[in-house]
Amino acid sequence: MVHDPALRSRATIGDVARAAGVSTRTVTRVSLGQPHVGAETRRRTEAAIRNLQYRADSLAQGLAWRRSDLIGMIYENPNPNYIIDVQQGLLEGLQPQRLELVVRRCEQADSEFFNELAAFAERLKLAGMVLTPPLSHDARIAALLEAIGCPYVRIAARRLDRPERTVAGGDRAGAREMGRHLAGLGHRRIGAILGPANFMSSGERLAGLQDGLAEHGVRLSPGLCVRGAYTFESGIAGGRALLAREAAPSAIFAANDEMAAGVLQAARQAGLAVPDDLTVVGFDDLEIARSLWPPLTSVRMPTRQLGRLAAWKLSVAAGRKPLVGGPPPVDAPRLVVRRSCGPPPVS
Amino acid sequence: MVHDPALRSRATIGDVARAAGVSTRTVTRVSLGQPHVGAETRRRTEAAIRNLQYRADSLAQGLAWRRSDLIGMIYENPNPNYIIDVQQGLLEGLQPQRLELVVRRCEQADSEFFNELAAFAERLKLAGMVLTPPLSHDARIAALLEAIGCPYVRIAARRLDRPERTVAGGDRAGAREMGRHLAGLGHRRIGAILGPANFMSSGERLAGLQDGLAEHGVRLSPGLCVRGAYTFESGIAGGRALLAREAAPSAIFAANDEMAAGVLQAARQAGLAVPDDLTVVGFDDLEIARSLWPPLTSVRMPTRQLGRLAAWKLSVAAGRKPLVGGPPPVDAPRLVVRRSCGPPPVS
DNA sequence: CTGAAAGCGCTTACAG
DNA sequence: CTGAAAGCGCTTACAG
Repeated sequence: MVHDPALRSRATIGDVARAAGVSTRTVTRVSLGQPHVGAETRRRTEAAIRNLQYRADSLAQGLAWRRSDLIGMIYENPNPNYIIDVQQGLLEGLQPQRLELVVRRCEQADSEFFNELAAFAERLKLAGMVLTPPLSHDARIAALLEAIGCPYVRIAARRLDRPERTVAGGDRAGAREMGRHLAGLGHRRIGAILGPANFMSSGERLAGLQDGLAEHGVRLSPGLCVRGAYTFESGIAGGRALLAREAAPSAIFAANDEMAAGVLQAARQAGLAVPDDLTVVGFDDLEIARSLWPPLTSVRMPTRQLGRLAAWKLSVAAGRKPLVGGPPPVDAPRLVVRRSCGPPPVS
Repeated sequence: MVHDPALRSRATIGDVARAAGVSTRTVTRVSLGQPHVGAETRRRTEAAIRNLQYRADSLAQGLAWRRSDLIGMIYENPNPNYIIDVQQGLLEGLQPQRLELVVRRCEQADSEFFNELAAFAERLKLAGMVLTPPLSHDARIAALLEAIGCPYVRIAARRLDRPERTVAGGDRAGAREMGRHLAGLGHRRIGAILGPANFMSSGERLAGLQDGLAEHGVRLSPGLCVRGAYTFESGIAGGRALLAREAAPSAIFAANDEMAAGVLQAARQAGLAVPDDLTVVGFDDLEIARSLWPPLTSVRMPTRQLGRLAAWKLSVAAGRKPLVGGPPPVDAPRLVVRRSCGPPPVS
């Protein structure tokens, strides 16, 4: 590979040292904000840094520190809206700390998965890693990262690791509200379309729904529970299946908005009006919930805030001094009532 | 910062050299696939690499090469679905080449924008950068990257740089098909909701629409053209505005699906049935186009493939030997007809 | 075909 | 308060 002089980044620490008439050791002290520098020396050095627009080379720094300023995020998730939301939150939290985000899509089924993951973290000397569902649920991944000394944060529906390593959304509490709401509207025969079995959120949302219904003495009949895949298509299929039951439900809880959109289609194809003939509700409250017709009652999850909190925890783990006070806030899940639900038909 | 021995990545090049009884120079030759290594020496070295699970440290390599194996992607785009689609394509193209993707959200309005961008590329010694709309349209960004010697690829609606630096979607051709289709259905009064002025795609889609209509002798009346923001809300607003016209259009072309979803809502609120009273069409053919009711006629854009092609061009720029033959294919935009359009009402 | 040595741009004990 | 020197883990002219 030819050395192209144009590629050379502006000024090195040596240039600054020369310009300021100090040693590189002193430049490091100043640029890293370390103590023990004379006022006049500091002034001269700072001036040189400014004039030469010096910025420490991230690679060299990483090599010396045995740690890069890179945070990895891995995902294997069917829902792009969820991923982008987490990612935005991460970026918001990471960029002020001068940490960069490197993303990677994984296939856990891949035989090389664990080797690849280790290589990813080690080759890049990652300062930390964010695990999103469903990868975050896998204890083996956490164990691997622990073993190679890579700090991580698991984003999940429920706390499942030490506090500094988990960020949880409170799915169960959110679903509980939804259960209360449905029961409160008078629904007694309620259908549910779950997410994939390997998603913790699916189980939590089901449990929460049952909690909320139980407060009103309502039970979810097992025959009205079908498994979905968190996708639009699986929502259509699940909706059709439930509506074909002899005693069809008067309300359908889809474990996410995508599937609820599918249920809406299934209802339409079955000639049912929503909410007059059938109540449909979703979960997550992504943009799609507002775009559909009728607009979907859903539960707003603080996905982005979870990303921001994960970034904060990782900053701490990476030894960054937080710019703000404490950890950023995470709102509790919140029921958002829209036009897709009403009382059961009188029939 | 304390040196934690657990953080040390497994084997260094020195470990391998010692184990194989060769110099580090030879290990480099073997691990990089360079020539001039004796068969026996190569065998021994390869064995050592395998046994020690040696993988060259990415940071040290980058420092020596004055180039990391990191590709940057910057975006400032209101549409997460678009971004995630590009990103997926990039990852698919980059990962086999052992290039990593580091993403960054920018605010071009920020006074530090250009400095931050330069710092991003220089500090990380980026092997390349992907520019997405609307940042890709800005010639100053391209000039900056050129100046600091960072290879880049601009993703846009139309070729606007040297071929190896552009990837274009052919928006105009796609919109042309849509224009033909609408005119073919018999529509004569056609409304259009454009994207933001700083998006090249907006202008291209408008031009294409006009092309297609013109083939049927139809002209877009200027009074029926309103500016949107590529968002759902702006689609509602645009739809309302158009439907409030004295001579309202019989068909509305929204320059993306998000806005078309908004038009659907506006139509509903105005008591209009789609497609019986009003035809609504979108652009991009993202998942939302299928989820809506009625499902949206749209134009499928090869967004993901553009990402893959951008990754390929950047791999070439980074000096990687392509694993496959030539550049990956990019399909032409394709009209996807669904239930949201029909002939104009007879009235 | 193979290797000793210098260099990439930083940081950190260790002295003074 | 300040600096000379070694080290982080790689690669590449340059010799032989």
